[in-house]
Amino acid sequence: MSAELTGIADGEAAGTGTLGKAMAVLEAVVMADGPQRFTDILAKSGQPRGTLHRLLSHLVEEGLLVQRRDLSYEPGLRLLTLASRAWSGNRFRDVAEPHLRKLHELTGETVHLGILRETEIVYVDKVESRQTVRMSSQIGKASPVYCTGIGKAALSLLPQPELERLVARMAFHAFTPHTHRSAETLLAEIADIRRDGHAFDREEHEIEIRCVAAPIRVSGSDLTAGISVTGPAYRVSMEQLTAWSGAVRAAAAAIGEEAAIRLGPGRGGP
Amino acid sequence: MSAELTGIADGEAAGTGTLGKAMAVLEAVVMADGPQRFTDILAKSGQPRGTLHRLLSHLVEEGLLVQRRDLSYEPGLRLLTLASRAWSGNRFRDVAEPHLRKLHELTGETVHLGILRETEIVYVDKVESRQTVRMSSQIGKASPVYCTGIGKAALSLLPQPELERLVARMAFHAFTPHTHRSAETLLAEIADIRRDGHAFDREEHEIEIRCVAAPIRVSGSDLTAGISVTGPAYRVSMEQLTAWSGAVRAAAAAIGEEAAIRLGPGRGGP
DNA sequence: AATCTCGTTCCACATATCGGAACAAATAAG
DNA sequence: CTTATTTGTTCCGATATGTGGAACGAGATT
Repeated sequence: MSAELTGIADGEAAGTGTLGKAMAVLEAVVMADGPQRFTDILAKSGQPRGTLHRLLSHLVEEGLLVQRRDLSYEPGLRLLTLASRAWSGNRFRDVAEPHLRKLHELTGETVHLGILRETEIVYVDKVESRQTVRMSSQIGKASPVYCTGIGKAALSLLPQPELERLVARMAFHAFTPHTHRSAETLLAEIADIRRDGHAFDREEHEIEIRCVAAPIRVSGSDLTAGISVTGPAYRVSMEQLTAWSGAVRAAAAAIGEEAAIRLGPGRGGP
Repeated sequence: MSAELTGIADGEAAGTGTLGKAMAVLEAVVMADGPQRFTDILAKSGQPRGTLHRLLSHLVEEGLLVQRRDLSYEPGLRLLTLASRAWSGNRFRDVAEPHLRKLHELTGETVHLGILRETEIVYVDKVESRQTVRMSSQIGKASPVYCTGIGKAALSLLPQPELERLVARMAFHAFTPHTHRSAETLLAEIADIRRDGHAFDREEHEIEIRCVAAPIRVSGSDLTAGISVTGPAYRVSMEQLTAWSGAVRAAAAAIGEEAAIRLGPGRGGP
């Protein structure tokens, strides 16, 4: 989780000028688990005191952060408002939704839609069995590519150079005993995925959780995405997942084609 | 330094330095109804060409915007990720949720939780009858205070000077024939709301939609919020709403007290 | 009272931003 | 086919803007 500090090799994680710094500070606060005091942020961000203070002031003035009575900082409501528009105006999710639903009816398990961003998969929609009213808890959540079905599926669509560029930037964290630990094993599996057209998550991100995923390519757009059917290991065997793989691939293909048509004029992927 | 700039007469968001400009541009794109081309944004933002171009580049580099093949700009996924954290880490919503649910069970109608931000109400949670899986469509949505039950209820908690400062900045847009058109009528109703402890929306925002709302004050925090029970006019009469008002006030009070206790150590309202 | 920690403010300095203007590439018009 | 227009990108000197070390003061701690 603190692999971001590694800017060394890459050299450009440092943030684009002023805006980059502001966003880094914002992220430090938002990604933290509770209200952050000035000193907390000071340590995480590494910015000098004066600079950080002004940065925070600006973020508060913009409504991106809120300062509480005890002077600590929290995420501001403006983030929600911006994201709300970003999400509801997203045509790609709109196109995919009926397909997700169909897949859920077929399998009875949770279905995810995710989009590739850099070295992560961002979940954009979810259809689940027990309809918790919650904002699907995971919408907007970003998970590493190398340990998720959708992630590996999406990677399989990338041209090899691009793939290798991304893989080089990954820090393989072992979430479970089955998580990929090296670029080699990951790249090997990607080759298989290219052949099969679908990917599995064999309890690589969370123990007892499996999934089968298929990549989505939208011709004419450069967005790379994927869908998956996820379930607990005790209920869904690998055989079961394999049996579903055809339906998942078909749904992914359908979404890709439909999106290619309807994404032109309207608002497209994220 | 910005105290005098942000304070009084100016209704324009002058934009706090560089970050302010960047956010203004971001908002212009995000709030638009589709992908925005350079020229579109140029017109809306009023920034000079060179400046705008650099601003957009930075926003894209930060993942806040995405540039499509046809060079037009769209909201980026990073917004979703940030908001996801901002929402799920929000303790206030967490505290309120069971009360919303109870209110829903009692009334059978949709229940909203909203927080006051400047001159708008931002919806933070929602419990509705037909559990659409969707990210409650309205979470994060911002509506004007003067035409929503929660908005008017929240206003009723403000000290008079603060209230007048806000009212002075409102542009009364007539969404329906029943929408407040002037500060006078609004302020008059606020006085009533202070007396009654609850507010109604008499089809002021959307025709055929009514609600009863109560304000939430959290002692020790400076957040002002409210909850409401909303329903279609054909199903919920004003008498019905009045009958529910006691329960709504009670729920609001309970949320306020509980939040005051549990908001200290954890992450509070955004 | 003395010390420490934390947040805020100040100000000389440097640099990132600014924005007009030139440029290139499409698209439309003549 | 040539000329005009629109659209996006790049350049660069001037300067506004952000930078960050240091001083300040309010609370908490001893």
